Amino acid sequence: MQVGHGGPFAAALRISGGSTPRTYRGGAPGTGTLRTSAAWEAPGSGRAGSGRPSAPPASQSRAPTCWRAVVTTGAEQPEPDDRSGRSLDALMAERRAKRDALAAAGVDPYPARFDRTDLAADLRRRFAHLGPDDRTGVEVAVAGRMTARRGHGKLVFATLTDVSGAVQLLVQVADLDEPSAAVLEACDLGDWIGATGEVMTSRRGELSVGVRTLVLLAKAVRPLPDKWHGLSEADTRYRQRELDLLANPETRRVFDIRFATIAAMRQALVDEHFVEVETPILQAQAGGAIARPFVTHANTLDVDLRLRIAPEIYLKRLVVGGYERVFEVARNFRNEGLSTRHNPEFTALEAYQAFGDVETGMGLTERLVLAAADAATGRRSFATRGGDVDLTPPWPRRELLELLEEALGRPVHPSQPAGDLATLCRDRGIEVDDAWGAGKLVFELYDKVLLPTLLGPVLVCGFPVEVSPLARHRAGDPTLTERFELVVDGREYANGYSELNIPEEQAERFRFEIEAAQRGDPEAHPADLAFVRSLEYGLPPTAGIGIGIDRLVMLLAEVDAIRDVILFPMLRPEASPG
RNA sequence: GCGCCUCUAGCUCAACGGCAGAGCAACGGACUCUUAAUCCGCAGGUUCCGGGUUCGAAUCCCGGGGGGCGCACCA
Repeated sequence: MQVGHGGPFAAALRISGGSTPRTYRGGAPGTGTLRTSAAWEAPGSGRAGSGRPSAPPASQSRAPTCWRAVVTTGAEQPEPDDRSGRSLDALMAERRAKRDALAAAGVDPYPARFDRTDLAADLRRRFAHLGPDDRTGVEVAVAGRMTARRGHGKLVFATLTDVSGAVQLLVQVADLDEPSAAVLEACDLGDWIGATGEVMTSRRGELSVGVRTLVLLAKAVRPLPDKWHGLSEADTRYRQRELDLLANPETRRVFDIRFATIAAMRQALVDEHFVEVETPILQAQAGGAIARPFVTHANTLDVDLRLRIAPEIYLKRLVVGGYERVFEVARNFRNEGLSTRHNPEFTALEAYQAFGDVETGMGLTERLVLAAADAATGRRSFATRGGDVDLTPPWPRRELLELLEEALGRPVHPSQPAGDLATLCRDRGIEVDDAWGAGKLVFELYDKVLLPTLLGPVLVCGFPVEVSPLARHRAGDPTLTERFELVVDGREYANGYSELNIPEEQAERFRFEIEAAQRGDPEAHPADLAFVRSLEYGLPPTAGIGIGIDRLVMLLAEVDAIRDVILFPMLRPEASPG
């Protein structure tokens, strides 16, 4: 995998809020203003008379005035109540007590910054040549979470994990100054720590920082998942993704691929002189796709608004405005099913290129997906449920109607009587609606019969005009459009077409949709008169594409669930976090 | 929405009608070259919630809740 970290971080990456002054509600920082003991007491600290020490503190979200104030008021804090059936409380109380003991000894347990000099991965690269029991004389400062600890009496090994990877700390207790020794004593697995010392190797040859000073940067007062088994329960992994990320390297790998994918596609588009734009998410009318929208309300205007289901309409209006190449990495919202492959909010990349057509769009799609695969994984072959998929270009381009004929054993065409096609659908076990026209029926045959059998990658071209209200019709066949879909493993990954830019024809298409809606078709595209007006100013011939980012990442990361590629997937709200 | 599965210590998992257990983490101790460190000791439980059956329920039944997987809708 080539999702390297470290390079961009090379030198003086600093953690901490740095120059941003912290303003705590309720008092100036550092003044020592005493809040009452209610300020920030530990749950389970046995508040007198409360009887239910595990109740979450009502004021938890309020930051303390200052650390020392809390320590002094909380002198009685660490006693872990009666210990009956309160083991999490006890574990947390122990960790808080260690933190407080440090504070009492004059060590700030929440220092404002730490100046790191090197990342673990950089050290590994730089000192890869060292043999066992070597010394370098090079002093470094490293920081991260302590993820393992192996004590040997006066000698302690610890594993420090930062954004780039892990490096070992080798601590000879005798070499530490007093504050550092106190930190070593007080720190637990999961704590953020910083260490300074000499780069060296152990007798076994493990690259280490021979620690001279050790500081606590932030205490993990809540115990972390098992260092070996990690976190497995899906519910917890999705609800507390941060925990999943810090406990499960595989999760990190998947999201590295996701963000490298998006970055690579952005870069490829910028290299081709596309401009990244932002269009409204709150819209009076959600268009550009067929889907049920979420509805919300704007108080000031006293109007209901919809969350966008696709950015398409606005992006084309920008092309009218003279942005000849635009794209948006768009979060779309569809008030529909939740499944292994569907999250109500998902990410799509849409790009529009003036003076191009459907061929232009297919080429662009191919380049973008390739750029993503190369940058995020360095591979072009991926395992899917249907088998291994090889993304090496050029991808086959096939006519939808030809493929359908092969699959069905007889030719079909949207000019045929709808009744015949409906019968064909029913023969194949497809439920049909009497209101559907021939084009929709052909599309259903494609969607239900053909699509699942295509491993791909394949660019399927020529979709019925009836299911493509925004696409240009094909010259010589007004029942079809210049539209393609990219199919991989029986699923649609991308969709694009020569944009319909004839205002009267677009208006006519919308009228057809209105009629469909009046017939009770819930899938009709809403008519967008502002868009027609925009086309009347002139949309140049334009290629448009949309790529489903979540699905693409699923392919590249070889995972089966969309929830595994969305950091915080939609879940039922948690009843009472804690 | 329907069907199937699942929920036990902070984490990972046993126990499947008969005393709720282990590993990791924690806690006390030993240890100057480990890397899932090791060793000795100790502690930790509303078995998701509510009801029922039973001499006895984590276990069986009913209801509820969270989650997962299929199906349906969809990208």
